[in-house]
Amino acid sequence: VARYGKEQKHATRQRIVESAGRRFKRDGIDNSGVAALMADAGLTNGAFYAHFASKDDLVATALADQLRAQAEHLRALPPGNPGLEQFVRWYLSVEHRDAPEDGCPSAALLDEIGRSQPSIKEAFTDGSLLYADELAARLAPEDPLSVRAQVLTVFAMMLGAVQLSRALADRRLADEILEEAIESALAQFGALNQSR
Amino acid sequence: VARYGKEQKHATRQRIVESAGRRFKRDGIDNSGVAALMADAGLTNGAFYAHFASKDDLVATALADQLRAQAEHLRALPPGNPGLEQFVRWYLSVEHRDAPEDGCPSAALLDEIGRSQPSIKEAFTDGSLLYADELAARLAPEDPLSVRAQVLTVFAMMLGAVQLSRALADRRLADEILEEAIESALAQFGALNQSR
DNA sequence: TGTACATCAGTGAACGCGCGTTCACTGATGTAC
DNA sequence: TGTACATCAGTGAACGCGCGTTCACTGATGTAC
Repeated sequence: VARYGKEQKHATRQRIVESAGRRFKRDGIDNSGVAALMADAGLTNGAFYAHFASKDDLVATALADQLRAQAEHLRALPPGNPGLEQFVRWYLSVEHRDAPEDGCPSAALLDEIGRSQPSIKEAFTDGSLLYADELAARLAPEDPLSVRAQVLTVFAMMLGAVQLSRALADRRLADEILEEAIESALAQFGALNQSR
Repeated sequence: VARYGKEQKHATRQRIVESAGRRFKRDGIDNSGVAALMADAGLTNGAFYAHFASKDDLVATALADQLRAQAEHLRALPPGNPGLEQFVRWYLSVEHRDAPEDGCPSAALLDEIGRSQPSIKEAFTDGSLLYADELAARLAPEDPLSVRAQVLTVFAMMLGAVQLSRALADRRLADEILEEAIESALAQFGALNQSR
């Protein structure tokens, strides 16, 4: 409504970024209009361009923010294997599957990101590596880069399992896949851990 | 342009279903408008409703058609392990990653399907089980149902790896994930095969 | 310290555009006689 | 066999609507004097 200091504007921008991240994950990027995104933050559509150059700019920013937050969340878990197991069990939980708006942006939006313009893919790539290297550091603290691709492959399984569990109309089978995926992820991370 | 026999109408419908399947996988469901879908089939938008009740009706039909075709393609591969390995190597190939329009609908559209209405999820579920049971039959011919969830979990890894490989801006890392996923899929299918 | 002014985040209407769907119409066909 | 007619797949314009983006305007603020 008015002009405040720089901190106020930055706080408003961050509010938009965070509520947009939630809506994108719930409804998809294409299904989230600028007017709805701004309404979520208690604003009207016109103010959008005082904060972002375009919708794609917000998409890239929100994606980076979500992945950074998730990497931080991961860093806050207990060190070593217990934290890793806690992460796997949360990621592949029924709760995470049923609340995409609070969950992993990759599980919610990965195929839409794959069809996006380069700037969005780059934001996603940078954020994902932050995230993956946090996992890699728990498995091979002295050389995280050596297990990066393996970690990403196990992560691909986890994300695919969540997507599949969300898309299947058969609830029992959907739950079974999550359980199977927990077992598989723990086994694969365990094997990586052993061979370091 | 005119009235032909019932076969003609069915052929036209099938032409729409197939070209729509390709466009959905390339551009996403939301980004594929009815007018563009009909133009792909050499028709104009108005004729659409002579063949389908709604766009969602076409989405469900195209999804079912794609998954059925993929299951048939799978059935045509050499029996047993060699065919399975061929499938894994095709699915996780650079060619499949770079040509989503010719590839697996799950890898291209899974998170969009997860946000769709029940009728679309049901079509996807039925088609996926057809597909998964074809894989399961190669691993446990006497009791395919016993390995269904495990097969779907390995499949989730494969589909997640393709999506991740499409979304990453780092080409080298994207390729590395595909290779890692081939190794992992073959190992996991091998383990399933051994324990039957 | 009090007043005049420049700033600019936010408003809300409007822009052209493409969406899914409807509809009056066309005209080649298969059918009835 | 030849002619009149009913059928209906396909046409293309139009419907209301929401999209991303632009823009003239507002008004509370921080700043200059």
